[in-house]
Amino acid sequence: MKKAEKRGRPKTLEREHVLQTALMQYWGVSPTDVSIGEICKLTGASKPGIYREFGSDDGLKCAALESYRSLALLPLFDILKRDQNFAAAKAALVAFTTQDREALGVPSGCLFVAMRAQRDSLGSATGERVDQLRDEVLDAYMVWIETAKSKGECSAQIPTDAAALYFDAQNGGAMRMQKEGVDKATIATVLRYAFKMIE
Amino acid sequence: MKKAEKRGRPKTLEREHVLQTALMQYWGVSPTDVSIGEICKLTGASKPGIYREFGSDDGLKCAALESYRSLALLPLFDILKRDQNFAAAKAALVAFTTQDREALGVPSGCLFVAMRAQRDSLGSATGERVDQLRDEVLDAYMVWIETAKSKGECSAQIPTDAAALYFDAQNGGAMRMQKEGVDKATIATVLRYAFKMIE
DNA sequence: TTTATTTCGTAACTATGGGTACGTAAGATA
DNA sequence: TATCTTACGTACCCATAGTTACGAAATAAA
Repeated sequence: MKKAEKRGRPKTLEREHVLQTALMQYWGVSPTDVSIGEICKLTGASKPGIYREFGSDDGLKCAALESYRSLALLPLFDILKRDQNFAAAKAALVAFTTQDREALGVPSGCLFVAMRAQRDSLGSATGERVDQLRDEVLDAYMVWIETAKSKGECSAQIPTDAAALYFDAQNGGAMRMQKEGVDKATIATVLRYAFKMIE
Repeated sequence: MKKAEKRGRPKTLEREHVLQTALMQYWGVSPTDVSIGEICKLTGASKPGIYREFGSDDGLKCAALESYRSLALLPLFDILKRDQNFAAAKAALVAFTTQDREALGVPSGCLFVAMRAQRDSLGSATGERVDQLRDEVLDAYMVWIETAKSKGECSAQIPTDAAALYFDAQNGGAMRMQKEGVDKATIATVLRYAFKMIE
């Protein structure tokens, strides 16, 4: 399974470990308040090692964001694409958003929401990826809503783009509440009322 | 009108000018990405001058937040306290939130929302003031909603605290959209749908 | 065993930012 | 004029953060 042994000194830097640590720190603390040095302390990696692997601070943040996409955004897309009625999908969204983070061993809040809030303080690569992901998320909502409209499960009154922004905003609001310490049950209540609107 | 002339060298630091400049920078750029040095360059004030006047970075941010409260939060409270029916108040909220910022010569987005998003990167004084203002805002919404409920203009179904969080979240979402460049009309549409929910 | 190759990590460099020591200027009072 | 008081601003301190120069170490090929 291992790659054919190459010449030169073997690599010892644990890329996955560094990446996961960075992700959790950016997520749990803030993407702009965690330094490379901090990641080094936490992982035992050396600074040049991290630079060799990720190129720059921007590169590491970008890689972490990519991990976050797989971990937290793909499951969201999955809910939206699943073949189920509008109400069921909305319930699934509420359940997904209000999962017990502590039990899952994952920080509260949302790294993507945090990065969007600090978009201008990020490096160019990360910043542009954030923009792409924003489009991807809004597109996913739009496809979902269009489908619901065509099935007659959702009023065609509201413009699809506005509805997508609306759902995105509710999710962002929920993530902020979570960070501010509002309890799960209350967040779920708010979300259920919010989602009841469009039907 | 002037104070009796005091002993010592007269003060030349223009407190209001510095404060307004700081406010606009924190608001338009980001409260954590504007340095004291930057404020100095923009105002011509010296660093020690600013420290003498505001005590610290935290002190200046806190003072700027206080200005922001007068400028942007009091008008919000005013809408909520005004003697008008629920629907009219909601319309006023939409109008207030989607004002033409450019025409008003004021940055887009909301300093208070930005500070809440970066709560942990702020100094202790500013951080605590942010918490207080959050409570103040939620209280204002709650009083407003309770009043509407008692007049029968709003369903008593939804818990008042959840409804307050809901309105606060809608406002936050609108501010974020504004920062991300969503056009006024679309934001207004989203808000109107969001506010239609509770009635 | 020597050489070529690749990675390692210490110890720097540079820039920035919060904060201040201190000598000086400017006015009131004596 | 001499003195007291208050504010001024240059030049600095110190910590942190992103980034890299460079010599040593480890392995495969010659």
